Amino acid sequence: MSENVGRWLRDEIENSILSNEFSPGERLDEMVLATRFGVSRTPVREALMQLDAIGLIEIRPRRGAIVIDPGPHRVYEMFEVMAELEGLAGSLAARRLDKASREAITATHSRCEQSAAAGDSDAYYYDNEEFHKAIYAAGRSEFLEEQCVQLHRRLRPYRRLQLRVRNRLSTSFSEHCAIVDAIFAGDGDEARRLLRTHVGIQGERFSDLVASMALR
Amino acid sequence: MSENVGRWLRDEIENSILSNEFSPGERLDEMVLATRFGVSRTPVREALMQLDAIGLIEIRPRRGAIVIDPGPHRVYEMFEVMAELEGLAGSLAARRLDKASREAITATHSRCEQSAAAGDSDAYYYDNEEFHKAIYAAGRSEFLEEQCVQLHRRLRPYRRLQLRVRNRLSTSFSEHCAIVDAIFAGDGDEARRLLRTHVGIQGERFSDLVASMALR
DNA sequence: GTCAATGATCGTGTATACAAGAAGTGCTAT
DNA sequence: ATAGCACTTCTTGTATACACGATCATTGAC
Repeated sequence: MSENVGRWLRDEIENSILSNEFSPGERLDEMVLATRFGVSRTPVREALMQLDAIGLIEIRPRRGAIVIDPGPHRVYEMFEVMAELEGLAGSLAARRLDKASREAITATHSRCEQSAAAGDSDAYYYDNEEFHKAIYAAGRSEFLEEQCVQLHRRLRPYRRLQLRVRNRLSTSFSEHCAIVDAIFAGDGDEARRLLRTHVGIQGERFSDLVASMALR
Repeated sequence: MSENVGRWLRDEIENSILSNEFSPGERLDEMVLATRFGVSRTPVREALMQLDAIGLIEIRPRRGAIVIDPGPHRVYEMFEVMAELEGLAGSLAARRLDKASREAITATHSRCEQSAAAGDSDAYYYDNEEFHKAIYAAGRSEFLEEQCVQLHRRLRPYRRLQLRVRNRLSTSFSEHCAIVDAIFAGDGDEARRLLRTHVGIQGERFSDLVASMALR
């Protein structure tokens, strides 16, 4: 809890939304949140305004804030953009790889290997996130990294669901291997192509997504 | 001025920043803004929180808000991402083109032709924006379109500066022609490639950008 | 003369009060 | 009994008040 209550609340509420504690469509009552966090309405409102600006909630004038429900189609579109950005990050990473980034990628990659081998989808979920973040960082573009991290956050719940589908764990890891090879070989185009297909949703995986979203 | 003062102020201040009325690094005093717009500090603060969330300003606790100065390198990174997103939009547009989008692209494209022929860089600046927006819309991905429009807004001042450089006007328009051809031919990969190089900044154009940014 | 410390002033952060609009409920009339 | 209208209540939107922290200036000491 930083010295800034408004920002703290923003993160707190954002996490609650992304972890599905507040379901899409749910109404966020300012007073309820204020008493729940033991503060007044002012910082709560500031947090809500920020979440509205980011696009996580929608504030309708005089009618309160509701959690936005992206819906399957929009989630698909978000993955499409994510795939493109990750592709760019990968291609930059291949071109600009330095020792530190190489080690970070190697470390997170081997952690993925362990959790994939153990079949621990929750552990893999976390390690996978660190792996992707290592690639964002290796691209050496602060702005791109920020965009990737932000979008990754918003897609987090869906990525999690996806990992539970079929034998996605081992498939995912073998794709990681190819991606690492391409980046370490300095093959930017190949890294871009592999990351795009790794992150993107194509063919039957879209119906998997819709199905897993319906489960909630 | 919608019924919501906070949102109105956000747009107002955002425009002031993007049109360089508030210079990067400048401090935004809440009370000054409040009296200037004839409201109290509350909606001003809400507007500032939102601009902070978007990334246009930075609010340092107890030290006020300052307009963020991206700096040449970060602007370059933003163009890099913009190029990637526009490339995706173009490739989707080529695949999903329908009659209405085709007409919108044709219309904005011919307006660009006129202002380019007239050598009117201000007119071309506006027509160019509409042309690019027509492509975003033709991609039929709401999320991508929003991301493109938002990033385009933030890069607007720099795009404008770029048009003043050398004979960029005619070069830009001839690139537009090739892009339109590729999209209308349904060649997504070519449209993507062309848009990426059209929007991106490579080689000597980076030094042009830095030089034009220093002019301000 | 310069540097540091302390106090004053200004601006931000949070709370609370007040106003205005929207939604829900109850009553009446058909 | 149902539909429409009015009233009440609840929630949001804006203003204002108060407190705490940061910055700046002034004074004193080395």
